Amino acid sequence: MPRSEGSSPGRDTASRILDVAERLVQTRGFNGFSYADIAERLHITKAALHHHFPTKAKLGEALIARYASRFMAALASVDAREIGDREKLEAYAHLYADVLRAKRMCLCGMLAAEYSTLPEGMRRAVRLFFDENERWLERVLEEGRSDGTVSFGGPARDVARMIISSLEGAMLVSRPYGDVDRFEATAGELLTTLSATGRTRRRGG
Amino acid sequence: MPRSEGSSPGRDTASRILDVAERLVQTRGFNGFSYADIAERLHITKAALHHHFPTKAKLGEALIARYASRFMAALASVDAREIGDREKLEAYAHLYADVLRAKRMCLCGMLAAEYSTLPEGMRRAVRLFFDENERWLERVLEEGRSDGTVSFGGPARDVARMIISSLEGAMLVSRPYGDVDRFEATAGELLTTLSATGRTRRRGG
DNA sequence: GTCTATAGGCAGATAGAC
DNA sequence: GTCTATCTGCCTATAGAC
Repeated sequence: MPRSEGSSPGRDTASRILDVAERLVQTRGFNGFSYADIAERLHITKAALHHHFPTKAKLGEALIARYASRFMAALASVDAREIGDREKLEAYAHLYADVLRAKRMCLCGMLAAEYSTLPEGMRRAVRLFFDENERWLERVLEEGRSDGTVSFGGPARDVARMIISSLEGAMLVSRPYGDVDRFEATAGELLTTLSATGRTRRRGG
Repeated sequence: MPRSEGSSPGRDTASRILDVAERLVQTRGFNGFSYADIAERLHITKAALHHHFPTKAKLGEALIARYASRFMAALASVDAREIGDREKLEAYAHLYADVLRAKRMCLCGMLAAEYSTLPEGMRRAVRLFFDENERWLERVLEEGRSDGTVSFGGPARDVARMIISSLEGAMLVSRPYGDVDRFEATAGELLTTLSATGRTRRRGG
């Protein structure tokens, strides 16, 4: 899961700013927090923030870049495990569940909602995040179809997009209920439909 | 589809305010617009707005109440048509597609993203919207399972939640790409998995 | 029901001392 | 790299005339 967190005193200021800003965007949205909010939590002044990130737009771009690179690193580490493609899809869903458990929305899902208010640099970065996710899923789906562990009809690209959409949507709708089980059930339904070695249903809630 | 739109001169001021505010929330978010934005578009002053909706929170509550009642009316009119349950699910997805075609996000999907910044009255109304959608879908799914036109495993409630999540997520992710086809493909994948009279795949994109 | 005027506060951002 | 001080502009909201 892409995180390190915590304003831990051993990290440099820029990183701690990104940690706090990331949490704020994921919980309140990019238009839902201010430099004053970050400054207060870190006990520094707004002017100091502007030294590290001259504009809010630059801060936003740095936020997405770090988030995306951590997320892709997490996907690479899923690939490194010697597991089947069906299990890789489950691991993918788990990444989302971990974010939700931290009471956060996916950073780029949140920014997708606010998309029309974002500066162009942030917009590009958001699209790139989804494109990279799509490519990873498409590859896993194709591989899974080849070796018979995953079953689906239609283009792998469309299924990849459906997986991203469903997981993003499940996070979105679960948050008002503060209910991770709601997300898990939805993710479970989704994965069940992709399971070739049928009916591996598991429900905890 | 729940809309009437357009600041048409024949409607009263409160309705025209709601029309404009609704579009702003659905495109920019509740934290992404101001009374000044509405006033400018309607050529009235901010003070006049406060006469109709004393606070932004009250405006927000009125917005959700109207949106939800229109949406439920649209669902009632789907029920009124003499069509099968599979077709009702398709009609449900079409409601979302219509919103997206107007280059908007679902009002309550947008507010779900901003949920933690909303006053309590708006929060309640957002949850109520999703609860009502869930109930309608659950009923259609149960009926469809009874008469064999819809097939799914697991509780109807979980499937209902997956449908809502997937459609909300598909809207969310499609908007950065300005691409309704992306939504249609995802919705198509979703409905295919629920189709009992198998393989009725249709793709235009 | 709409207006002018304005309050009081917070937004993002900058200048310049240390 | 952090501070104090400040700018300009926008925010939600109100008072009171017409």
